[in-house]
Parts: sequence; structure tokens; C-alpha cells
Amino acid sequence: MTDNKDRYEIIIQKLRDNGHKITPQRLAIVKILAKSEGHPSVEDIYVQIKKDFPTMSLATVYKNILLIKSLGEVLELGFPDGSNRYDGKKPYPHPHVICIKCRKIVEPDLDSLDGMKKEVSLETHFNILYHRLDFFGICSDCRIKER
Amino acid sequence: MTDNKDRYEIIIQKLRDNGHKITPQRLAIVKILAKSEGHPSVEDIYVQIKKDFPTMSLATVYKNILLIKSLGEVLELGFPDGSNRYDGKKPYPHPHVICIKCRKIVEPDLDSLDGMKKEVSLETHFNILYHRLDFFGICSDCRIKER
DNA sequence: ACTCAAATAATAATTTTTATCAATTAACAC
DNA sequence: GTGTTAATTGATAAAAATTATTATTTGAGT
Repeated sequence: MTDNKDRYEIIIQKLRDNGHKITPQRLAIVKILAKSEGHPSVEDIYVQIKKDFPTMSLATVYKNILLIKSLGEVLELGFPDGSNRYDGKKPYPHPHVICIKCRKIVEPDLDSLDGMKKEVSLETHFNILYHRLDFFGICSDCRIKER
Repeated sequence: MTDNKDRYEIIIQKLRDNGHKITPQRLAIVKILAKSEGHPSVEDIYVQIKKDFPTMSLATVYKNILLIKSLGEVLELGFPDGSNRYDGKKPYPHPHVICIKCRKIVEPDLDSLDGMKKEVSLETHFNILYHRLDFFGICSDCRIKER
């Protein structure tokens, strides 16, 4: 995952370039966004950092995510149940497949996506700028456990 | 739009069939869900009914939507900005195209949807149960106004 | 090291949704 | 039609999530 290390440095560089201070709290948040395997929530990030940083405040997490979002370096995933999760590894819109049993999230490459975007443009005459594509179902692991 | 009239009666019948009382407040909420042109929010519904029903409570709107949702007769659309909108006309998942200028929502028929679902299943080995597909962009009306 | 604007931490305020509960009322039996 | 009963309503409180406020602290440049 050298890709993730790059993301970490890309985000920090962007913060510097835009004149923001590089604080330890900020570094810790960026590290989790860029390197953690899953799609962490604000609470996830807060709890994890609190271990090494007992004075960490929830507001700091919110403010930093807001900042990094405004730089276009993290993707916010608001789910129908109201929960928000963040992806600092792929900050651009992309499809997600979510297991409704174990909450695992998979990110497929879909060849049919380009064609669908064209179909949408043709049919609606919209200029499509971005999208949000989620599929919900049961993953193979959970199907096996059910037997 | 005889379709929408049908939806109104289908929902009320389902409420009756499941032993729920048909109150004037409930009828008003169902009417908006089934007949209003857009995708109303809880607040929209509340404000609109308050005109004829000054004693209407927000909690009543929430409780009724929860009930109708549990009967599978309304689709809840939670958007990334945290807002929730409801569709009582097509209560099953379907793609939406949203104008980020005027908030207009269009519902296209996409031939490529079935193929994409198959591709998702093949690639991820998930059993796909439902989906949420939103495209965001600028509608042709708003593009014309910009000139 | 010094200065200063920016960031943090703690908390208050706001927003959205859900829970509580006494008063009301729709539906059914008679 | 009238009475009974359990569901529903309405008002408000509570809960949950996010944003705002502000005194204090600190990173970064001089």
C-alpha cells in the first residue's frame, strides 16, 4: 500500500501549500484518513487518537475533516441511516458495495460506469458532475456463516 | 397522473390491512407523499399540513413516515448534506439525478442498470439486495440561465 | 527567542430525530 | 347511535450529531 503513504504526504503537502499549520493532532487525523483500512467515522478517529492524545477534542476532528474536505482531499460518505464515514485514500466519487450484515465496504471497478453516465446525460440533459453509487447486500463471508 | 391517485389508495389500503387507524392527519400526510410533485422533506410536509391543521405536530409527521416506511410504501432519500426527502410514488430504490443549482430531481430509466448490478455481483461476490444511485449535476434549465 | 495568527480544547448552542405520556379519537361491538 | 378500548395525537423532553464560541496554547516565520 505505498499508495496510502503517498496519500498521507499529498494531503499534508496540500495543507502546507494552503498555509495551514501542521499540528500533531492534524497529523494524527490525516494519518488515519490516509492509512486506515476501513472507512472511519468521526467517532472512530476521535477514539483512536484519544489513546495517544488524551486531550484530543471531538471539535478538532470535525474542524479538520471540514478543512480537508474543503481541499478536496477526503470523500465524505453519508449513509441513509445518518452515519458519516470518510475515505482519504480515494477522495473522488466511486462506487461502494456495502454488506448490511458486517458493514464491510468494497470498492469495485465497474466498466459499466462510463456507459451509465452517458446514458444519464442523454436521457436527462444534465451536465453530470459527480455521483454517489452504493449497492447494498450480503457478502460471501456472511452468506457462509448463515448456513 | 392516475398513477399517483392509485398510490394514495394503495397506501391507505395497506394501513387499513395492517390494522392502523385512518386519521385526518394520516390522510393528509399520505396525500402529500403520494401526490406532491417533488420529493418533500419532513419539514415540507409539516409546514404544508399546518396550514389546514394548525394543531399538527412534527412528531406526528415523523411517526407516520416511520410507519409507512415500515410498510415499504415510501422511499427515504438521505442526502450527503444530511437532509432527508421522501418518495411515496416510487417506494422502491431507483436512480435519481439531482440539479445542484435548483435541487430539481429527475428519475431516469437506465437500461444499463441491470448490467451494472450483474457486474457488481460478479466482481464482489455480494448478493445485491438494493441500491442507491444518485447523479449530481446541472440541469438544462439552469445551464440556460447561466448564459 | 519573539511575535502573531491559527489551532486546540472545553463547552455551549443548534439541529435533527426519537421518546414520553396525558388527552383525544377512530374502529368495532352492541 | 352509544360506549369501550386501544391506537394516535400533540406538546414537550430527551438524545444524538454537528457547529459555534472563546480563552488558551502553539506552529512557523522573523
